[in-house]
Amino acid sequence: MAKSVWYLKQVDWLQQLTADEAARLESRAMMRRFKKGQMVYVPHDAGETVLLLAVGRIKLKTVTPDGKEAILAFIEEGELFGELALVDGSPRGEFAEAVAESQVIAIPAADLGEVMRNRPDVALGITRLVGLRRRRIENRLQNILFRSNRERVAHLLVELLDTHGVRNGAQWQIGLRLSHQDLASLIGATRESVTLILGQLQLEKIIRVRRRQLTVLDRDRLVAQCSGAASTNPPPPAEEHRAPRFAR
Amino acid sequence: MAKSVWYLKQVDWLQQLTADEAARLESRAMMRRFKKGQMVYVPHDAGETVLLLAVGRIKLKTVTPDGKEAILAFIEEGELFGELALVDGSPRGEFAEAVAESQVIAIPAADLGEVMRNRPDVALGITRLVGLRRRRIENRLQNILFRSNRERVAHLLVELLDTHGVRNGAQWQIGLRLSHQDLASLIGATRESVTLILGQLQLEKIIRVRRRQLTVLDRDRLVAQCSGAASTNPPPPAEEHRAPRFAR
DNA sequence: TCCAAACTGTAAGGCAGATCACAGTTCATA
DNA sequence: TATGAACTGTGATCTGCCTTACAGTTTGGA
Repeated sequence: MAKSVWYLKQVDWLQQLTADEAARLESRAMMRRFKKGQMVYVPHDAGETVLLLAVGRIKLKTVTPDGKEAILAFIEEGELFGELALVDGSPRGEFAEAVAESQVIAIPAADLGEVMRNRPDVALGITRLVGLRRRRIENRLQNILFRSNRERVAHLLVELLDTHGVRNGAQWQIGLRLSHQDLASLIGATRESVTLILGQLQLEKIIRVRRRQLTVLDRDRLVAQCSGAASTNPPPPAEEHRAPRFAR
Repeated sequence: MAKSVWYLKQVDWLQQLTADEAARLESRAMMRRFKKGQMVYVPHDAGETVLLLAVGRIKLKTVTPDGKEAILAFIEEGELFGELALVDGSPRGEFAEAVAESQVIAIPAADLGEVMRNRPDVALGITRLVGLRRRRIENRLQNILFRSNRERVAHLLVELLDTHGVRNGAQWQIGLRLSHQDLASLIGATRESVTLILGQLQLEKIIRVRRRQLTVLDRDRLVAQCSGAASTNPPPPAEEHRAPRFAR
């Protein structure tokens, strides 16, 4: 299985493993293919492995009782997912669905934990990964609470531009082919509302919509639509309550 | 400053440090008191320290342009916060406000990173902390998207019962004195809506509301109000798409 | 290359929840 | 222990967005 060793090497913080360590991990890892629409795992599955996406694309989602799906994240090639198995042995909390033909490597959490114990730099890499993902999701949470659908859409587009932006001639476009329904599932709105808002933004020459291809024409004005998204706020003055610096 | 060494020892994963290591960390750490209402940090502050709450209570929040606050979390004594400074050097993304007279210890991220590099078990402890907090927040996100205010309130109460539940004679009560406004800020609703819903739940004998003191009378029926919150869903059958197990 | 399935666009109508406006109650602290 | 500030309770009105319904368009697999 020299092939999956190769995949493991794709991931930067795993590159530093010695051939020995890599081979050891490799010998415990398992690989599987998934067709579009298949589930890699579902809620309540035992969470005993960490997954690495070698090829394809994965959607992490949950489903409400009335059948609406809420998208938590998209996983791209080379990314880890299901990594909370490292934290405790608790079961999966969401669905992981292949949205394209995919190949996934499953690494037993126990073995990866072993490596982490021996290689603090690897542990640090994982912490960083978990932390960055947490920051993203915190950011999403605050941009959903108390914001109108229009603000949510605008903010989502900015976020997608940051994470999946692709230069296309003069403009930037979003390198993810998302349906209006997908966008809606990311922000907790209906498909119709998203269609409407995208139409408006296009009329206002802020974006261009070509079927499942979104191009941002005027990033600045798009950001302005977010009306003070927390992440882009200017530093607040609020002197009154500012705390003095820490001191020994 | 033997006092703050003592505080450091409060935190389980720091207990394992040798006296030497603890003293080293201690020599770099700084302590400060905050009065109720003071900010420990605000967005765009440099994130170069990890904070440990020794005494008091801290509220992590953001503020929307029209002045509404969204509460991300409450931090209790002995808990870390602002720990994303470990991940990268990026600035704070939210407000940390003391909601009671508090004492906070600031540990330079660089020094704690040093310890993590030498002590994989400590690194693992931090990863676990970040991961657990991420799971909580993911859980909150999915229980806000597509759910009615009533469902949001019910789910929030269950969550608070889990994290801050206190036995009180026969019933369980929530060991946090929260105003209706606080609850609203946690779920993205208005204060009036929360008042209304709490009143209904009380009429239905599911909870008891005594000013800022909430008691859950019937946890099962409360959970039922969440109408299939993702975290409590029965395992879905969905055989069609179930993936076969991984294989070598 | 053809057809069904998936996706986009639009519009009328209804409703959950926001907004606004007070009045009464409890709490902190001077 | 008095008094203002913070909190709770309750209505009337307004509105953003969901719901429902359907027609047109694109796409991708047989």
